[in-house]
Amino acid sequence: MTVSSIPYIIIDFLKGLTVRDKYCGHVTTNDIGKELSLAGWVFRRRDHGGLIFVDLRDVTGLVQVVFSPEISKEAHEAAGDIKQEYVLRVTGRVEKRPAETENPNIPTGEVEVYVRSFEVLNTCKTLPFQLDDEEINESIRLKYRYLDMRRPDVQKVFIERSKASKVTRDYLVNQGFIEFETPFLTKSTPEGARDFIVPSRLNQGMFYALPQSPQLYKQILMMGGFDRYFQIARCFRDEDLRADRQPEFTQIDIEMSFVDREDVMAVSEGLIVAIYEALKGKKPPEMPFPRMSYAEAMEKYGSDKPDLCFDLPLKEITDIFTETEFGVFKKTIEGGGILKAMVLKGKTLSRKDLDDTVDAAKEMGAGGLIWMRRDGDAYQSPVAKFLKEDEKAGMEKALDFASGDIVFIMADKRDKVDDVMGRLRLYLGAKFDLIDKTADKFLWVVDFPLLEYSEEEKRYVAKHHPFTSPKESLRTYQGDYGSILANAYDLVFNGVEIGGGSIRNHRMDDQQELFKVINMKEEEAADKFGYLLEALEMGAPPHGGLAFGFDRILMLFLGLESIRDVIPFPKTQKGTCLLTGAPSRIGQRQLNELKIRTQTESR
RNA sequence: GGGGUCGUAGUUAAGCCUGGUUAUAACGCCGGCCUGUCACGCCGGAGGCCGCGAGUUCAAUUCUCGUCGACCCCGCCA
Repeated sequence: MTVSSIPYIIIDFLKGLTVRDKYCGHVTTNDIGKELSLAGWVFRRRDHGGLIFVDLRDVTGLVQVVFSPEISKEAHEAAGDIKQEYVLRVTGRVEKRPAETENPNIPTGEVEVYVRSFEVLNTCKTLPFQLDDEEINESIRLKYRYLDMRRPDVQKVFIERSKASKVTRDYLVNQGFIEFETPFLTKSTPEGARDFIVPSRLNQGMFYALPQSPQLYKQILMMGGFDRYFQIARCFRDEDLRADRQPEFTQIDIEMSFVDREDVMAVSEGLIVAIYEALKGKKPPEMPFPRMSYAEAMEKYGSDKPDLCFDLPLKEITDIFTETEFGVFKKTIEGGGILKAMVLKGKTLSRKDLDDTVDAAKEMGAGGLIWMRRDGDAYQSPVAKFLKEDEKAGMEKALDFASGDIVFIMADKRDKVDDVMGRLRLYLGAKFDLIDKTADKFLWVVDFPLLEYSEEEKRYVAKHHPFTSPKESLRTYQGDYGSILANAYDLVFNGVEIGGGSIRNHRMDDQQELFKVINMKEEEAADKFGYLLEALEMGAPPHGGLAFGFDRILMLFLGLESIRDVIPFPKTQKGTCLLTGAPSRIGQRQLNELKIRTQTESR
């Protein structure tokens, strides 16, 4: 652990305070000769018998304090009992360290404090883990999060988080945004993620829902005339967790009136650049952020959030094989399916690598995956014998398929091919080290479809959310609802979606039409969103916005691998808090008050 | 809901595949020594229901099944 790694300078806030005069990390050569009181935790103690050294640590860093019998016999004697993480207040004179005993590795390494007197403000039991051990199991770190947080590297993350919040507020307030707090106790909505539910005591049998996002409130604020809204908003979704997903998380939520897509994207991009600069100390490499249509992203990368840190595009080669004699290709094409290929250039793959890749594709849902290796004019492949000369020539031209390259081909329905090949692309990128880990690739993905057909529910559902406006009016639209585009946009960073938004429907008839198309009955729409529809009829301005995943942005910009690393008190994958033990059973009295009976009680 | 990895002193790991001795090491902890260390050093010591429960076996940390917990992924996450 590098104690000196906190770059965040806290100015001297301690003037006039009585317990201590300075932060530990702020003692400098300017203090030499001064008598100071310091307070902090005992990071390490080095007892030489005649002389005891203690590294005293606070949020700013550490300073060496010396207990010497020549300064105070009492203090030196009492210091024999000091242990790790005791909380001390020491008073003594700052001196320059004797020659040859400076420590150039810490900022305070030129000075030390000779303790005249000290008091133990608190003791500390034997620690469950050593604070300077970097390999500690995460569950123990989370159970003792307060100890984990004493580690400078962990403190640094939350200091950076605070900095990012401030940058966000400063930037948006300077752009005329007004900060709001919207309710946590809200109304359950049918679309989208599963809600966290809160029982209402005053209205028995009724439930609040915690907000999945402040979506409707922020739209209502636009209808309230506030013009530009933002909130650093906690959101709740009762879905399964992942490395980058927590049940409660924070969004930077933005909404603006009288804007089009370009206006929202411009403000948002400015905000992201500001946060990036604050955390990374430099501007993003590419500005303005490049853009790609959803259609192109799916076509070339099989993903709506393509990772551009490596190339490896997908190419459709259905045309080359229209006359093929290879059964699988032939059958696929006849059945309306397609072929897509990825060429891995200049990599030597073992037979095992190839087999592993095929297995990986199958696990991702492919029926199979064909590989071909070109050695000069010879083709090595399980399907080599079916290949015609013009097909080889066609691939070589279309794919730039050169000697030594390997091509992977998948044949299936378009959606399936895009999905599997898109994921296989990421697999190959990771497995064969194609990803430029130093690259920071922002990308706006635009022109999403408004709707997608849900096989499960046998109806169209909103791809973004059901308040998103289409690029052309649904009321006059004729034809396939699956192909109508939305005024929606996502911001992608290194293959991860960090934010998304849309221009909303601001007229009641448009919104009602959308509800109709997604098969929401009028009564249901009125029941769930009646207040919105009514508000839309009372002079709602055109408006739109977006939301960024604040935790996710921090995780990515700080180069961390888990969203839990940027959340002070995160939940485990099963949604529990190891520190507090939440969730827990509640007492019968509480249940009675709520008129709730649980099914698993008796056991 | 499904697939996978892991679980051994306080901590981090080894041992387990190939069952059998006192379960090993480092850090931490306890006691002693040490006036220039900063991952201080030296000497000595304590510390284990091998996650839990069944099964197989003469014998299980080791093999099998179940279960609990942590993590990763699929589904899910408008």
